[in-house]
Amino acid sequence: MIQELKEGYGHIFEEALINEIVQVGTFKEVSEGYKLMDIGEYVRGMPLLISGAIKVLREDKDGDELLLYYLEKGDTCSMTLTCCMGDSKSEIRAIAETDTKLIMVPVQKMDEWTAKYKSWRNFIFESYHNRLNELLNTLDSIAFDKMDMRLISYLKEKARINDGNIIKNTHQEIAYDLHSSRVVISRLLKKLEQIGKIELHRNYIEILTL
Amino acid sequence: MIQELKEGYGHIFEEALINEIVQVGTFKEVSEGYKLMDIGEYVRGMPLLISGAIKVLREDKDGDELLLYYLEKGDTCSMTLTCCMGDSKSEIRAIAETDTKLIMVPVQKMDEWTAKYKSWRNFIFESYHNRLNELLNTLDSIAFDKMDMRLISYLKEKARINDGNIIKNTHQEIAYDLHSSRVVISRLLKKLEQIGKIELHRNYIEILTL
DNA sequence: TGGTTTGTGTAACTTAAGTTACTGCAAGGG
DNA sequence: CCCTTGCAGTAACTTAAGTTACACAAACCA
Repeated sequence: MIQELKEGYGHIFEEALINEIVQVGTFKEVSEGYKLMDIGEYVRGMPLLISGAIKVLREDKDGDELLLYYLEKGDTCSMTLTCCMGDSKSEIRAIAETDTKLIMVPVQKMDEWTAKYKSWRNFIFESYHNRLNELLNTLDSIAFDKMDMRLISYLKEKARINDGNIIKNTHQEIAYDLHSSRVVISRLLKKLEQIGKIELHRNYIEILTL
Repeated sequence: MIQELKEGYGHIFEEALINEIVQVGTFKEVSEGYKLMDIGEYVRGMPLLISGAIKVLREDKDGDELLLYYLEKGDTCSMTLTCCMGDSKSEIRAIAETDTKLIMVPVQKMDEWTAKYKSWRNFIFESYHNRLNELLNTLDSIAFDKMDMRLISYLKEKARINDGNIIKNTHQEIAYDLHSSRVVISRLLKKLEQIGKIELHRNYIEILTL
C-alpha cells in the first residue's frame, strides 16, 4: 500500500501524512460495476483513488439516473467530505466504472489532518474546487446544450476515461446515463455514424473523429 | 461591525476568531442589483452574509443566464473559497437580490484560520456541503422536472427569499433566470392563474397557494 | 395631450425529445 | 440445432418548449 500511495500522492502529501494514512487507511481493490456508495447510505470512509475510475450518479424520485462526473486517480469524493462532517446521508451513488484501486481513510481523521497538514488542506480544497467545477460543467451541458451535443461530450469523456476509442455500452446504458430514452440515443448515434464520426456495432461503439 | 458579526456568527465562531475577523474584515452594504462578482474576475475576498440575499448565476457562451441558488444570512460563497486558493477566476456571477449587508474577509486568512480554528473549519465544510446540495437541487430540477414544476419551485423560493407573497418581476426576468423564453413563462403563469394558484399583475405576481 | 416604450396575452408554427410499436438480427444456452 | 433473449433500427405519433408575429393597454414623458 505504501508504494501505491507514494506513487499517487507522494508529490502532494508530506512524509508524515503519508505515514499516518498508511497507519489508518485500508487498501481496497474493486472490480467494474461494484457499488461503492448509494444514496441514503451513511458515509464511513473517504476514498483516495489510486487507479481506475468511479462514476458518480444522481437519482430522481422515479429511480431515473443521471451521470454527474467521474472520479479518477488522485481524486477523492467531495460529497464524502461534507457528508461525514455533518453526519448526513449520501446524496449520490458511486459505481466503479473500471477495475479500481483505492485507499479508504476513516472519516474521523479528517478534522485532525485538516488542522495539522497544509498539504491535506490544499488537497481537500482543490478536490472541492474540481468537483464543483465538474458539477457546473454537467449543469451547463444539461441546461444549455441539446441532446446531440451532450451525447458527443459523453462519448468523448467516456473514451478518455477508458483510454481508448471503443465504448463498450449498449444504447440503453447510454440513455440511462444521460437521462434520455434508448430510441432517442439510437437515433442520434445513427446520425453521428452517417456523418462519419463514429461506427456502430452490437454492444460497442467505435469513435473515429469527434 | 462587531455587533452585526456577533449577532449573525457569534454562536458558531469562537471569541478569538470573531476578533480576528473584526481586525481584517471590512463591512459592506450594497443595494439591490449590485454586482458583487462576475465570471472571469479574480477573487480577492470572501463574503460573510449578515442580512439580505445574493443570487448566484451561471452564464453560457451566448450570454444566456441560469439562476443557480441564493446566498442568505449566515452563508458564504463556496466558489470564492476554491477560487482564491487555486488563484483561479470566478465561474459564476453574484448579484444582490435585495439590499444586503456583508463582511468581506481577505482570502489570505483562509488557510491560517482553517488550521487554527475548529469552528472555522466546520463553517467552511458546512458551507461547501450546503452549496453542493443546492447545486444538486438545481441540477435535479433542470434534469428531471418540466418547466411548469421548475416555475413553481422558482416562485416559491423567490417568495421565501423576499419574505412575502409578492414577486416583483416581469415575465422576461423570470424567463432569464430559468433560461427559458418570455412567451413560455407567460403561458405557464397564465395556467397557474387559471387554476387559482397565483394572480398576475403588471410588473408583479401575487402568490395565493402554491 | 399625443406618442413612445414596456409588459402581457395569444395564435400559429417549428423543433427537439419522448413514446409506442414493430422489425430483424446476433448471441448464447439448452 | 432451434429457441429464447437482448440489442439495434425505424416509422408514426405525442408533447413540451421555443419562435415569430401581432394586438393591446398601462406607464412614461416630452
